[in-house]
Amino acid sequence: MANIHDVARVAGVSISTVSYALSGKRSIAASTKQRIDQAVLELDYRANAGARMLKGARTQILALSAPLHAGTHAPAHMAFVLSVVTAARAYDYDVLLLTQDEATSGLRRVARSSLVDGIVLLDVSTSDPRTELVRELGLPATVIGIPDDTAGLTCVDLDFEQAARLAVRRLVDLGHREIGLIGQAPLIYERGSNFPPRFRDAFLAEAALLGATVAFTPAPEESAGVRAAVDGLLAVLPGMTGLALHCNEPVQSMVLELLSQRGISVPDDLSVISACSSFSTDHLNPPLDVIPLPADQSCTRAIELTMAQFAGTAEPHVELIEPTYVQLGSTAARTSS
Amino acid sequence: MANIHDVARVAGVSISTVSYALSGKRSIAASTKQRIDQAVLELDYRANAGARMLKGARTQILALSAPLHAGTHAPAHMAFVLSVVTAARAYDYDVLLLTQDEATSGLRRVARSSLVDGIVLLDVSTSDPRTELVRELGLPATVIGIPDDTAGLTCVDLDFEQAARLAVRRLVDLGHREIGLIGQAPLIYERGSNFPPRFRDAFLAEAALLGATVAFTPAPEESAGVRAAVDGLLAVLPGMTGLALHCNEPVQSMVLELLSQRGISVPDDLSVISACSSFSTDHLNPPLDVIPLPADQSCTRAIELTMAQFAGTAEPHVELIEPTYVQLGSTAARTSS
DNA sequence: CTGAAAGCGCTTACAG
DNA sequence: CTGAAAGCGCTTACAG
Repeated sequence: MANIHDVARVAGVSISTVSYALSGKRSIAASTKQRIDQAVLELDYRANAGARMLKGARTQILALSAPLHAGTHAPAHMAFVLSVVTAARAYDYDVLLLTQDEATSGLRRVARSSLVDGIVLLDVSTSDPRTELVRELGLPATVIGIPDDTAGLTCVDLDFEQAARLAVRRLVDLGHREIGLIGQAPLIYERGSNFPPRFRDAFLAEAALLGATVAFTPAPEESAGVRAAVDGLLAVLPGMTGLALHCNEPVQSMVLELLSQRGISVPDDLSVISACSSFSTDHLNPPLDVIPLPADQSCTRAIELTMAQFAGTAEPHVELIEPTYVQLGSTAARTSS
Repeated sequence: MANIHDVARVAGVSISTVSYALSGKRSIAASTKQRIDQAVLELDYRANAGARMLKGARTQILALSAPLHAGTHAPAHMAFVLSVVTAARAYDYDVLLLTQDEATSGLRRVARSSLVDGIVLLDVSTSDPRTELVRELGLPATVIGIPDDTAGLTCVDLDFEQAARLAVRRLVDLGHREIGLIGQAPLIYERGSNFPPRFRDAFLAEAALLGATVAFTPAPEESAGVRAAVDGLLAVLPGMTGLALHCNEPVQSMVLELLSQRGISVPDDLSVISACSSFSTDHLNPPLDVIPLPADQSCTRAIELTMAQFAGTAEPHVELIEPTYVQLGSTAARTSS
């Protein structure tokens, strides 16, 4: 592999000139620059990553701690992972992927060996050992999601509480007074995932505030469980005319199928909102009004905040992304029958 | 961050002794070793990754090129990514994740800058630009999947052809003579994904060889498309008593639902096999006989083969993983009604 | 506008 | 069993 000395020789300059020419950190005569570029091209030269790390103190690598918990919807998880990589590349950063078994120990390892300049945490639980570790390591880090104790942390996430309020208000504004919420699998609430309870609690609170009757049920993944959840909700709230779904794609699809089977028409009999969904609801039948969970926005912002920490221009804080409401025709005014 | 000099000072030895003590590359007096270990612990020392790369010529990092193509089932994709990371960690290797946009250019970048020691390619198409690049880079690399031209490459994958034959033979052995195959989304065949046609073609060939009547249909993701696929198959092959599913989890689930709706009982009226599935069929209704797609096996083997290339003990070759058949009661002998 | 040189933190012959 | 020293390939003051 060609090194900087080879380039310098071919271009007929010193290695420092090569280095400066490539980094642009000082002005170079046009003709010199041209010869260097030529040599670089000719030799297919790229600065050795190890040497750069050693000398530079910048590794241009970020650690992404992305444990895939049981019950987590893999496509959504994947969307976040890919978005982090894409966003990092825009700042010329590569991403080292840490999973399950190494979610914590791996972070310590890559941080202590100066393999990475910073850390991004995915899918944190309300009380997550990784947050403690991040505080201890003192490395720039950004958490996607909001743990219970955010002291000293930089966190970014969709404003799930606001999303819940948006959904409730939309339904109430349309005249609905009996409102249901179908949530994630019970497992997910039990293991302390951070956003499902945030959404649920804000949803219930806002409904109460606005004087609507509200019922919540989690929904397991299997079709029998979904059926039980839907029927349970209909039993508890026979007059339900508004429904929000905070669950994964297959479950939303099953819910719509079940409603159809029961002769419930959307939106004529029931207004339905897909809440905080990382997928397009276009191909659902019918397409659902949606408050998108913008993985790319959260991840882009997370990377920006990490870069700001490198630059020393950011203090630890929590940043919430404003949710938006997209109408696709699955909600309608309540018919006063 | 403590460096090797700090450790040497605290332990009262030279830095070379520290290095040898930690690498185990020469014998150290027990008492010396103990003082060094103590110092390492005290200072929470870890060898600087950049310095190791520079001096060692080993970076202990692998590049994973994992583009997520449209139509690829995200959970399956995720399973492979996670398995690669887990397998790599067993050899003390970290994984740098390269996605979509950088699937090719990123490989060149990290290889030329000596950031990685080797490469793993995921989800290769029949004719994939990344295989050409891998040949050019000359870095140890392993492909998961079988492209058309495997010359000079190390490839590993489930033996999809053999899996197809297993499925057909199972059905024929049970007396079924009219056999259907529901495949992946049309898109997937069109864009040249490598394994779906391998499975399909071997399935059709084996059925013909064994004298069974066979029909194939791809299946789009949406429920309408799945319904059309199922009904189309039933129309073409009214006497169908055996069926193999080579499609993703939601589609398999929908197919079973549709069969049930049409009064077709599994396995009494129809024997059904889930082929090359990366998920458990336990919770399907009914649970399906399955020929598993063992992501962990493929990935573990891919990493082993990459390590063997580092050791110089491996020549380029294609390695197929023997499929297994798991009975869960969804196939039965044909009733001669 | 350009160059000579120090030094980042290791590993590994070389020497004893 | 242990140490002094070279050198991996860069970046960046220092000097002109």
